[in-house]
Amino acid sequence: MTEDKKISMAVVRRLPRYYRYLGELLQKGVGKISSRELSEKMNVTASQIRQDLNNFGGFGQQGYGYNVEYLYNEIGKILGLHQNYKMIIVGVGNLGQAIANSNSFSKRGFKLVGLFDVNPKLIGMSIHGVEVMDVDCMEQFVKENGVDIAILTMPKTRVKETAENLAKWGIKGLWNFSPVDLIVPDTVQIENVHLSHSLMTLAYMINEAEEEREKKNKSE
Amino acid sequence: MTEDKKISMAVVRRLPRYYRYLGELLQKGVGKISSRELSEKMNVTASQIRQDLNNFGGFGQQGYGYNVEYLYNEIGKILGLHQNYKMIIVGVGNLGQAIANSNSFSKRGFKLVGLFDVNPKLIGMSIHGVEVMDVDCMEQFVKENGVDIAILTMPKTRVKETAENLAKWGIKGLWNFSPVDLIVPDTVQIENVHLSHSLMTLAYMINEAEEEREKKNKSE
DNA sequence: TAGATTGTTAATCGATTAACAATC
DNA sequence: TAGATTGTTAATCGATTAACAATC
Repeated sequence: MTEDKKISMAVVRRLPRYYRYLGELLQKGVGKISSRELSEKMNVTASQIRQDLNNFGGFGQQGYGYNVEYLYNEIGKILGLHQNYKMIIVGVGNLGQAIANSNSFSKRGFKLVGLFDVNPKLIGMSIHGVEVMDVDCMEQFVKENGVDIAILTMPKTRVKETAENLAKWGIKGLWNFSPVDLIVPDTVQIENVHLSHSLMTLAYMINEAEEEREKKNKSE
Repeated sequence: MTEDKKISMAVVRRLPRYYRYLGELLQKGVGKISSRELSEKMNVTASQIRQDLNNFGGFGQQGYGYNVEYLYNEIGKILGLHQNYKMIIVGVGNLGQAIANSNSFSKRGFKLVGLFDVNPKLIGMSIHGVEVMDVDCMEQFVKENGVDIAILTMPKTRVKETAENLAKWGIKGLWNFSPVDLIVPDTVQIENVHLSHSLMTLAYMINEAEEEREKKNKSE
């Protein structure tokens, strides 16, 4: 019956950043921190930090601040990093390989268990001890191994169909790198990484800044 | 004296998505579209589309809608895609190579002109006709070639220093893939791609959805 | 002209910031 | 106890949605 208010994604997307900063503090041996100190480091308001955290409960102590290690772990729990996730990569091109080779994810419970591609030249290869398999074997593999997350780094032409299949086979999350908006049942969560959007935004910012400078010069 | 109101990043970050959808319509040969039709395709409100576009001017016609090709081109201009950008990649590991090999950027005026690494094994190699050079040559290269954008795909230990140097050498934009928040003069624009944040957010959503389902089951 | 749809103003909603009482 | 800082409510700000007059 605990009627908890829905937490906004704006808040959720700030948590990993808090987590990163707290992790760094922890490594430096910092034991406690106040919302004000953290806000100065992170360039946000102390008020926002306190509001954000209090969505999930009171992690601090009045007059003292927050225990770094405790808060770090609690945010980790909120983000679901205390659990393990079995991941597969679908599409072992450059980007797929780049992600497969990045070991920073496995550190946090994201375990790569399979790689899939259509290219016979890649099938049978091994990256970081994980085998590249034929996509035709994917259904069986996903079902037998209880794969949680599929990383979609394949050509966009086949993404839609693949996503729909993976949803049917019980996948819980899709990390989509294709410039496509996927529609799946609400049993499947989607996180898009649209690199081209990101680059276009940078282009906008560059132009905007330049115009701003020109205008300023003119007015002088 | 045209006192133009500052456009929020929330709006700007929606533009690439409009641009993508309009590009697809254009390819399909669709000539015109109303804000309502587009809103249904994109799953946003028609009101938002009209508001967003009117930040930059009136691109439509009452009683008719928007000319797809015209609007596509106008958004392209707003995003700065009519210009060309010289880009370098700093750090030619897996991710750097993946981006270097992606030809989708060059199509839109983002031209890769140089690759840089510290690894002697990579230096001298060529990817897509672009040579991998020693980072020691980067200052000269950036200054002589008027490089606009640097893509930072290097280990995070050296990112801070590199970003500061690139800022000094006149770079206009940094596309940062390191889990680091960079501080640079306001002549340099930064766009961060924090893949680990993205994956953590997905983990949160998976857990959240699962809890939601459990709660629902219990209450039945 | 009648119908459609924009551009734009007004209303609503949500997110951020400020303030301060509670409390360590 | 006095000082510090949280947790939380209230005020502000900004973004989204609704409504409709303008106009093609």
